[in-house]
Amino acid sequence: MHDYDGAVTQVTNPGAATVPARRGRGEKSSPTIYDIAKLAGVNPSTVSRALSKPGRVSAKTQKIIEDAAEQLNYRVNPFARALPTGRTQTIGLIVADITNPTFFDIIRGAETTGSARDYTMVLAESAESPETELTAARRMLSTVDGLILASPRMDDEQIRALASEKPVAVINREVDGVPCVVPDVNKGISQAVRSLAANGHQKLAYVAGPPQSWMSRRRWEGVQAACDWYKLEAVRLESSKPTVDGGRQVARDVLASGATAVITYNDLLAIGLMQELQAAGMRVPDQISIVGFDDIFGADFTTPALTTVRSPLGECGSRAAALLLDMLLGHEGPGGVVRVDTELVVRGSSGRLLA
Amino acid sequence: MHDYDGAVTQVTNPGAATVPARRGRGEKSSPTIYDIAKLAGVNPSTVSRALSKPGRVSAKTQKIIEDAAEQLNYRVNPFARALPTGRTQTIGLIVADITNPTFFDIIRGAETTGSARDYTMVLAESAESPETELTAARRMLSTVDGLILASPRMDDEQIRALASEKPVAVINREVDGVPCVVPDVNKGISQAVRSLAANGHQKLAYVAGPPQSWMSRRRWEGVQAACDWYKLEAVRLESSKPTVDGGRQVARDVLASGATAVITYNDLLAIGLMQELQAAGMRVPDQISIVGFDDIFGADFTTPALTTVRSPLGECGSRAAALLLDMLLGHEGPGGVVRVDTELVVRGSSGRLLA
DNA sequence: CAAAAGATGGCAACCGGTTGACATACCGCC
DNA sequence: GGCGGTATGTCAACCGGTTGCCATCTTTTG
Repeated sequence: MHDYDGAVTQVTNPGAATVPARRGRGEKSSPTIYDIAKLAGVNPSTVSRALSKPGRVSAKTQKIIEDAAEQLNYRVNPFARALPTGRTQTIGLIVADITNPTFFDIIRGAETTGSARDYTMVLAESAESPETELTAARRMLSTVDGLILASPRMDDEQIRALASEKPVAVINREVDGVPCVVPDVNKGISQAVRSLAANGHQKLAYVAGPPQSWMSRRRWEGVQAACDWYKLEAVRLESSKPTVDGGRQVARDVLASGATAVITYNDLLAIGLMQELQAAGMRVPDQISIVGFDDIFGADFTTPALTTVRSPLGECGSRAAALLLDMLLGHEGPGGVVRVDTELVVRGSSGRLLA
Repeated sequence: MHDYDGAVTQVTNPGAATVPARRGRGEKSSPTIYDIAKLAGVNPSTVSRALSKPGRVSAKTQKIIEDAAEQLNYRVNPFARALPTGRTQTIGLIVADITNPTFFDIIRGAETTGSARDYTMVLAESAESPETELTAARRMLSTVDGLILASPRMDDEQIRALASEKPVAVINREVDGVPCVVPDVNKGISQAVRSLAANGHQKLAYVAGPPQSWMSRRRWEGVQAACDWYKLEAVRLESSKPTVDGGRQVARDVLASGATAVITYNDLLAIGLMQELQAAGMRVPDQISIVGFDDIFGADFTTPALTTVRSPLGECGSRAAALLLDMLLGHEGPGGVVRVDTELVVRGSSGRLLA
């Protein structure tokens, strides 16, 4: 990790510099290892080794070359390096929907740990479509060292196919044979259902997410299991789309279901649902409790603030990136599943049922 | 930043993942123009021309080559192309803060128009620091065809220096000689101040953003001008940081100022401020009106929903990308300023003053 | 002190496209 | 038929690193 420009106070006019301006267009092109080699009086290949294969050259030569590199303000040309090696110092991240705040934290987590290790992140969006996703993934695959798929919509086979070409890490879904980072929903769901049961609720509705969503199914299973245990009746409702708007639309189904507590696939649905129910005169949480999922940005903006099962999304992004980078460095991960804990964040939207 | 405390359970290891086959020597590597050349019975350079210089080869040969390429499922190696040409089909985007939802629409706008024209986007964050920003910009510069700076914190000179090396577009700030996309705040501010004046307010506070923020200054100027016109008294307050938390912290200053209406540098500040004021027993908007800026995701989650001056951020991102791509195609943009309209979105947080 | 082992640097062949220079092939035209 | 001109394809030299192989030089060891 070279940091050549400390506090740069670029002032003087360009051209005063002693840098020999060669190169066709008269532009000052950046120095190459050949320039360094000339300056240091060694062979270019030695420069290459000094700069990328620690220990391969003697300490003395190493020093000379590093000084020369410093002096010329050298930085490797990523393309020239990528060409023979395939290494690009770049990881790709594909998310289902850039505007969905669920992914904000994931993106940031991945970007942060990526750039901490000097990897650049490239971002693409699948717009919730398996086909777009696959296309984006394929297009990326040739230009990145590894790929992170957040909540992928492709099927397992396609993911494994990708993973057989380049290292892949998956977030929010389990795929056999591919390293995954998955929030373990059971803990958070248990807490949520227990809390609801303790507050007098007896019938609970789960508002599901997109049918292709592995995580939505998983959450439903968790809800069922917990309801079983705590002796609540659970019903499942479908949403048209996992957004605020979808939440509003599902409000009448919720009312019709007779449930007094609702757990939604994500916070957006919960927020939309709450808005619509309140607009219809329902009091939250006195008449109905609402629990979301993920604890996204804005979940505490609502009145009452949203009770939600928090998934540490930033950590998911971050760990997925770390997993990937470890694989790239050869620390072959076992391809297992990393589970991160979820927990209930109790705010105002859930509570005692005042029947 | 993120710390992974022990709340992590590493579990299952489903079927030992088979290590991806290293791209060995005889392995199925992707086809090259040489493969196409052999198949089509022509010289590699002819293939190169057929694929990138339309019209340079005869229609007949063109067809043969395209068919061969199709048959082999050929795709260019971006690095091999980038090496001699410098063209990378990639644009960089640097934002001040990835977690700030303001930027999400920008990111999305840029990504969408970028990928529509077959450009990949790479993303970096400056963490609101001019130095980090410059470093990131420099690092990116060598690997992208052009750069978009969203709300840059560097000074004008540095930006112009970057712009002299590669095409640069700026969002949310005007820099002489560099193409910029800037929401024209005056319209929205006028509407806001007029509306506040009409509702009986006489003293207005502006909560400023980061000192380096060009846009914050601009908004303050706009507020001053509008207050002048509508005969309101305007005071300026400083915030510690442009976040929800910063908004909470500035609440006491707001109260102390005696203003009955507040316009904040951005929505996050407005939301935090409103939360804190409400917690202190103030009624919004009966006792104090609050107007934010940007209309970010979640601005309508609050109770009352936030009145805000909407900047079309997605459009900003999109237009900046378009500007950049046009420059890359040689349509030399005049380096002027593109202004997009802002408008007041009236929701519940502003209204008549019930003194 | 000689031989074997190890460390170090140089040479040159790539990686996969791009492109200027040049040789033909092809065309129309006098 | 010969000539100039253009269309088309080929050759070869890059772009800037990486790396296998080999020649030396140094060190260790018997």
